[in-house]
Amino acid sequence: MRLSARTQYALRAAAELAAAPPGPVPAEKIAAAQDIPRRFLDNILLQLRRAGLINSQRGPDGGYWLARPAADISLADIIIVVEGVSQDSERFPGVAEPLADVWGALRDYEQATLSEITLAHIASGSLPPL
Amino acid sequence: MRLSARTQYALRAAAELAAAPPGPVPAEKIAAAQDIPRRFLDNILLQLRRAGLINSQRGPDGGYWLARPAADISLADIIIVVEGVSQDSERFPGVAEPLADVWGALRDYEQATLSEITLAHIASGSLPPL
DNA sequence: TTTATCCCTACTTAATAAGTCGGCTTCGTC
DNA sequence: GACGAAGCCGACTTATTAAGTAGGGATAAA
Repeated sequence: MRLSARTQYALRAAAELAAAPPGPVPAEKIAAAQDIPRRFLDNILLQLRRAGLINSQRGPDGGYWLARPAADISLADIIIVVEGVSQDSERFPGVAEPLADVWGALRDYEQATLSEITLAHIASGSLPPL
Repeated sequence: MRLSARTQYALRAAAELAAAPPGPVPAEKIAAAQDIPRRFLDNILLQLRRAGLINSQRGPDGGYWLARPAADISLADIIIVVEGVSQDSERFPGVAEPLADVWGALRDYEQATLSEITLAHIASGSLPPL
């Protein structure tokens, strides 16, 4: 479950938006609250917007907000956007072949868990039973 | 669950030893069976030996073999040796704090699964229910 | 004494991640 | 319509890690 700093930042920024009162939140505020390098955050928010997860508004009193209710955005939704989809298909010759099943099972569990947890869970601090 | 090529190689090499008949297996044979760069494999086997997971014998008819029964060596045992122990402790300011619990839960599940599966499971091709 | 094998440190190269830069665009206010 | 507060955007640089290579040295059996 190794996540890049970029992905962690994306999740934390999204959590910040989920917890904010309705209305645009400026990137500057997110950066300060989550201690994320400002320019890097711009970059990440842009990616989330292009993916349709958040909306934005320019100009004074502009900022970002979630494009859907927090309960409708899962952690997996965000991770998939930032990490990109992985086309691995490692080779497992001969006797090592069952390893593929192990990785598959772990991946499935992880996927299921991350699809179940939403930004609403994070923002409210009450996670479903894991 | 991102594993480095090095770790994958280590697991595959160990699986090869687990499946081999008793007696030393030369690195060359492992490299061929699992399509692992020869010199790189040397390096990895050395690490496994220093960790006490495998034994070795030099000279003609030398090679490597498991230091313990295959049923007593879990995937986690190998992974911990090769990946090293991670001292991360990421920061999760404010509202993002529950994310730490999610990663913790996922890590625990993964750890439990990988500790349960042994080289004997891999070599025999019969995994415990996942 | 030759040959097959492991032992060991250090090095190089390739890939990816992390973060920075410069400047442009939009929009509300005065 | 000028100004300032914001977001938009591609390209660039730097740091870190992963992956693999090199060049020998040490052992042991025949």
